[in-house]
Amino acid sequence: MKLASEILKDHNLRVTSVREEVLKMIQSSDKALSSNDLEMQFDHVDRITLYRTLKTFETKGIIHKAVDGTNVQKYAMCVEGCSEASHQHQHAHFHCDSCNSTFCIDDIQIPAFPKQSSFQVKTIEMIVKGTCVECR
Amino acid sequence: MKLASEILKDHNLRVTSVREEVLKMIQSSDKALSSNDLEMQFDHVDRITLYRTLKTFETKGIIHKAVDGTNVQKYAMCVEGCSEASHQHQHAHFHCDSCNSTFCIDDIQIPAFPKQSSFQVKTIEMIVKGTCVECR
DNA sequence: TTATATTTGCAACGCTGTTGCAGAAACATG
DNA sequence: CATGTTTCTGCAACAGCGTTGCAAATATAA
Repeated sequence: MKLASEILKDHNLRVTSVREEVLKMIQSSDKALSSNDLEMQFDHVDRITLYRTLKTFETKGIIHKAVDGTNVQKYAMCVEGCSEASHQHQHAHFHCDSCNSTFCIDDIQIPAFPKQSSFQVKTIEMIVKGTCVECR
Repeated sequence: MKLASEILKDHNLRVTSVREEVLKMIQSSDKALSSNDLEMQFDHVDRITLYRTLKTFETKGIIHKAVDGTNVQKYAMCVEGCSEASHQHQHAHFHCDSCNSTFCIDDIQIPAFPKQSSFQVKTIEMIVKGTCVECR
């Protein structure tokens, strides 16, 4: 796994303690994390800084939003190949109704959208809901 | 289309003007509507009443949440067969990035989830994002 | 018409997320 | 290593969505 500080430098971001910590937390988590999830792991940090940090990382293609149908933004690491220009994701997200965790899942094929539709399609999100391993 | 007042009676809900109006608005809309969308169509109504009305309708199986990846709840009519006990939906939702509208779409097959997964699956949501007919 | 149960509107609140601004920190340069 | 410039952080204030408690108003059953 690439060093957090290296990732920051690669994207022309200044290496600060908040950014390094946030990035490490997201790297080492198997779940997508919200601003609040991160805040709870810090001793002291301004939540506004976290919102801005997450937005910056997302813009740079370091992390991506894990859409899970709740009204809270959660983020997970991007695969390599994502950039400021475009995100390369075609995976679904699993949301556990019980513990409210959200996971990226790769073993689901996201279907193609019928071409004849009247809609111009850019991306497709899939949210699988149910119970995770820990909660069964 | 069934009369709004009939639908309310069928679900043991009192027929009030707010409920009738809300239900008519949702029935006649091709888009999923938020509390705010509804409020703007009223002369005077308390937004809290709208939130409660929507929640009641959802619980009763009259309307369903149209998950669209934004942090705002939107609702559309349920198909017949939905009830307090269970909602019968297997359709995707289209969200237009340009006008922020959300539509129910029926011509997409939602894939089955692989059984061997460690997750216990209850429902699957699909969100298609892009540009709608009006916005192209 | 009246009594009861339900619904509505108001007030207050909590949570998520944003913007503006001043001080602090990172880092490039000499 | 000192300095100046750029960027980041933290504070304050705010906006929007949604919820809860309570009293007044309304729908319905009797």
